[in-house]
Amino acid sequence: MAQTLPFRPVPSPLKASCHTCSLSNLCLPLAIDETDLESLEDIVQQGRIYKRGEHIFDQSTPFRSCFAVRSGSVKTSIVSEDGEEQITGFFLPGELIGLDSMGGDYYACTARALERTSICEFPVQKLEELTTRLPDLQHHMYHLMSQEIQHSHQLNMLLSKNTAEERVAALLLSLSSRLQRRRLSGTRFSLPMARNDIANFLGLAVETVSRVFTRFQTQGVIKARGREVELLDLAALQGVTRELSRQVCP
Amino acid sequence: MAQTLPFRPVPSPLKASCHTCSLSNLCLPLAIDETDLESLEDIVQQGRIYKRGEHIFDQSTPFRSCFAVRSGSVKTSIVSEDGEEQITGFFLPGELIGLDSMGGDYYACTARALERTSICEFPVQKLEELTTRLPDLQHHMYHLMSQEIQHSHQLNMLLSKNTAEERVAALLLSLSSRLQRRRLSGTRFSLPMARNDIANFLGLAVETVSRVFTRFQTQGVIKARGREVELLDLAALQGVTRELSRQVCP
DNA sequence: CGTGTGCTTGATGCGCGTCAATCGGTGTGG
DNA sequence: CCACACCGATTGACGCGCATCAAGCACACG
Repeated sequence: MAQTLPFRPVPSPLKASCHTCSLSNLCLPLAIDETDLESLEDIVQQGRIYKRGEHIFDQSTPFRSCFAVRSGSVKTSIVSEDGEEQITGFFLPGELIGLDSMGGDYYACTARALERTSICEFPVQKLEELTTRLPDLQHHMYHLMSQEIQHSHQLNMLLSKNTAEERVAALLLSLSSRLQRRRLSGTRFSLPMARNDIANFLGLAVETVSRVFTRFQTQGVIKARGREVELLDLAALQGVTRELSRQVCP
Repeated sequence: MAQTLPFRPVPSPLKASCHTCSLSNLCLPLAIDETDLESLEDIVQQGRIYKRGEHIFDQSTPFRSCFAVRSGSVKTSIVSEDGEEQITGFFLPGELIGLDSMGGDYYACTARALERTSICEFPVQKLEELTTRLPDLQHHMYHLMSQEIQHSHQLNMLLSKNTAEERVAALLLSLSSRLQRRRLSGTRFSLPMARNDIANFLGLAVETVSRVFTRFQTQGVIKARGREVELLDLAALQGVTRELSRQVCP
């Protein structure tokens, strides 16, 4: 089972191991070179496990850390005064959570694990110190945050101009391409979120999402059984969304 | 007319004068103290004038600078492949443009002056250098960018859950509070943008925006003649949007 | 085996987009 | 200085897409 590994002094179990993490080319490490990676490992707290549905933080938690998904998945949401919830993002392995809270005193949203999920933690105080010392890392932080702004703007366009079918297609394609980045199948995967979450995120009713799924299925564009989906005709899906194939979500 | 000023050596005309700018408590200077302000003044290029409708940058412009509105107003927008335009923000004096492009090679949107507008320019290369030296300024940049993410998320919620009336009310209240920050009237002002822009931004048809305006007017909630508006009943407007009184826009 | 929860399917109604016409203000040319 | 054209804003009539309400269905769990 255990495959042979190159001889590297085994890090102490609580010390980070970004070096050996398969996500290092997606996550923060990608911004910095080998020698500086140790600085990052010094501040990261590695791989705590959250159970399905468990809170990682919410809007009343003082903002102390950003988080990176290592395995599993997370949804973030905000709630308005009248109790309406709006899901603001789904996060897959290698993606960073908490950028919308940088510089604030409390988290700007609530984050919750969608399934059994492992998460690394970056204390912001140390992270900010580190980014003053490593200009490349600072640049990368700016880049990540600006991308989150762009994705949200793309989502705004999706919500204000596109039909239910276009929205669902865009989400499926976004998930597909994000899985492919990790060398996973982009055509056959399991949705981490419920129909309810999809509907909330896309500004639709659950029933509408369900109808779109069955319509796509009868058209032979996808095959879906519960959360298992297979994208049979990517071109058709991309045709539905004339644009924003992959840049719609975080 | 000219009021007596404290004797301060007059800065050379092209050298920045954040010191004397009335917006210094809204703009970047608010993050740093008196002594460091000179560093910021060294890199800023002050107050170029743009005519109504003039481009400040667009999506094919290499990203070199962030901009701060000094007077007037600006709209930013993105266009999808099929040519659909989506306005992503309206910017008033003291607000920073280009945060969605930080870390990229090109601007992520197009910016255009809505009226005769004066704009200060911050070259990003120098700005990034400066933020590594001034941790408070770096922190402030993170803060501004995270706020832009939050505002966009709020807008997502507005677009996916709220009616036309709620959206228009939210925009009016947002403008109102942003004007008040500058000690201007929050109840009587002139809209910098056309109905068309409002509609586009809020994901509505122009006709719908127009109808909402007249409906509000017959209810005695506002008074509007063209772009001149007066908010007669703030409480009623806030009642329409049960939430997000001021945080909906940049 | 019953209960709950998430998903699907059908019937109905409403909000808002669309199309079309008119109005008002502004700029232009005779 | 007026007549015309043009553009943004308004108002009305109509239809469609999706929300809503209401049942059924599938699967997991105690």
